[in-house]
This record gives sequence, structure tokens and C-alpha cells, in this order.
Amino acid sequence: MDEQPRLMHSHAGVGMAGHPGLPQHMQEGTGGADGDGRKQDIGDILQQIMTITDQSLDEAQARKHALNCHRMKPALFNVLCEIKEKTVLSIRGAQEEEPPDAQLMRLDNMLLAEGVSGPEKGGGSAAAAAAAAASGGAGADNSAEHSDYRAKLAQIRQIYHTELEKYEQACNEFTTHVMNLLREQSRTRPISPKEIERMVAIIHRKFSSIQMQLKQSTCEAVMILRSRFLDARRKRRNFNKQATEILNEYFYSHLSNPYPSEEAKEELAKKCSITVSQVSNWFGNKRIRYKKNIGKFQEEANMYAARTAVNATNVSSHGSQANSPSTPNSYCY
DNA sequence: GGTCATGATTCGGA
DNA sequence: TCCGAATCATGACC
Repeated sequence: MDEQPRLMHSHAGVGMAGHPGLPQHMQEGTGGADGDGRKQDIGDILQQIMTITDQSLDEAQARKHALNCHRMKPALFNVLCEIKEKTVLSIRGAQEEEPPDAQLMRLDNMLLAEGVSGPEKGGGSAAAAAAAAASGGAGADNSAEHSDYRAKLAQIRQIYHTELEKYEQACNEFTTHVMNLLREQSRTRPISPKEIERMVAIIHRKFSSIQMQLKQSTCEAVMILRSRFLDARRKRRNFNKQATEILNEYFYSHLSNPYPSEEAKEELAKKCSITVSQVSNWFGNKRIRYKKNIGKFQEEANMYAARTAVNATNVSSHGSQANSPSTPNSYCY
């Protein structure tokens, strides 16, 4: 850091003659008195430019004005133009247009699908919908968890949009600032509108890389929320008492053939507010556990048999014909 | 914390 | 695809 002013001074005072960056016309005649004077002038101007940042604002403004009015300013401007032309040529080509980022597109698509970006979805996310479909909408617990999921997703959405807005605002402010700066500087050094455009594009690229990080973090948050929500769906919940009684009644009244048809399963599922697959699971578990320990289930079987018999009696006493239930022990393994 | 009950999952067989 | 069997994971109860 301490090195800089010294180096700059040496450029300004000594290094002009034969300097590789200098155009031919500036190097001609350096031996004459006029050449020496000119060299001294340019050295002074450069020295003033280099030290301008160390000065106070008022001082700098005054110095800037003086520089703009200096008689050697057009010559210096030409020198800078030529140096710049060479430099730009050497770095041109290294910054070709980048292809559209596939990763960014994936992130955008995911955020859109999850309802984080784009128009807000009233019914929550795809994950919530899928989980709701999978669970068959079993009761109040589900809706509570869905609303919890939606609330958390809305929170993520809000944070995402707030941050995005902040980044966009910062990007606009910074772009405006840089453009103003470049326009101002274009009075003392050559800056074409195209270059300003390119600088703006660079700034936008930088900010979009920050946006990409934001999108990535948001996607991660959504994925974590989603996996937690889906894991929660897998948590076992005991069926309510009424559902268990309906299933047991069917099981013990069909003990000779406890394999409900698809229609019966649907009917039971509807009555118990559970899914057909849950009915299937329940019967699968019940059959195997009953078979394994008939003795233990005997009391339960008798109770349901008696209840079914009472129901049948009541029905028949009202003049209706009821099928007599199977006896508990008719389920033969 | 241990134990039992129970819903869900997995895997092999028919 | 359904079923039986084994197993896992969690809730409920003590």
C-alpha cells in the first residue's frame, strides 16, 4: 500500500519516455526543450490525477476543474484512449456471453412449483397436496398439519421475496451509482456508452449470482420443510375408538372370511374416515395377530359377536331380515 | 424407562 | 396384485 504513491510518482516523473504504453507521437521529440516541457506537463497532470483521491472533496473538485481546463488535457485523453484500446483488445474475447444457467433454471422451476416464487397459491404447495392425497384426508390432525405447513411455506416465501426485493433495490442503486460515476469519469478518461452497458451487465451478473445463492438457500429450506412434513405424515396415529369398533365389528362378523372386498373396504374407509389402504393394513394386521393369539382375542371376539347378535335381534324385532353373524370361532387357520 | 398395542412398511410367495 | 409374515416406529399406559 505504501508502495503505490512512490510507483505512481515514478511513472509520472521519469517513466514517460520510451514507455511501452505511450503512443508513438507522444514519444517523438522527447530530447528537445519542447519535449521536455510537454513531458513535464503530462507528468504533472498524471501526478494530480493519482493524488486526487487523497484530497478533500472541495480540493478534488477544484483540482478536477483545473485538470479539465488544462491545455494538455486533450493530449492526455488521446494517450489514455490508445492505452485503453490496446488493453481492451487483449482482454476482449475472454468475456464471452455465458449460456443460460441450467442450475438457475432448475431453482426457478422448483421455486415456482412449490409456490415460493410466482403467484401465490391458495391451497398450499404440491407437497401438501400430494401428502393430503396420500393420507386420504384423515381428520382434523391433517388439516392442522397442512395449515402449519402452509404457514411455514408462507414464511419462507415472505423472506424470499423480502430478500429478493432488497437485492434488486441494492442492485439498482449500485448500478445507478456506478453509471453516474462512469459518466462523470468519462469527462477525464475515455468511456463509451457500450462500456457503461457492459459494466452494468457485469454488476447484474454479480447480483444475479447473489440471487442464485438466495434461491438455493430457499430451495433447501423448502426441501427440509417438505421432508419434515412428509415424515410427519408417516407418523403412526391410532385410529379413533369409533373407527376401531367399526373395523372390529366387520372383522368378527366376517370371521369365517375376514377379507373385505374392494367395495367393502371403501365402505369401511368412508365410515372410519381413513383410506382404503389403511383398511387393508388394519385387516392384514388383525388377521395375522388374531391367528397368532386366538386366545387373547377370544374375549373381544365374544363381545363383538354378542353385540352383533343384539343388533340382529333388534333389527329382526323391527320386522327386518338380518343375516346371522358368523360365530367368533368360525375363522379357521 | 419399560412394556405392550398398533399402524405402517417391507419382502417373498402365490 | 394381494396376502402372510416379520419388522419398524410410535403411542399409551404403568
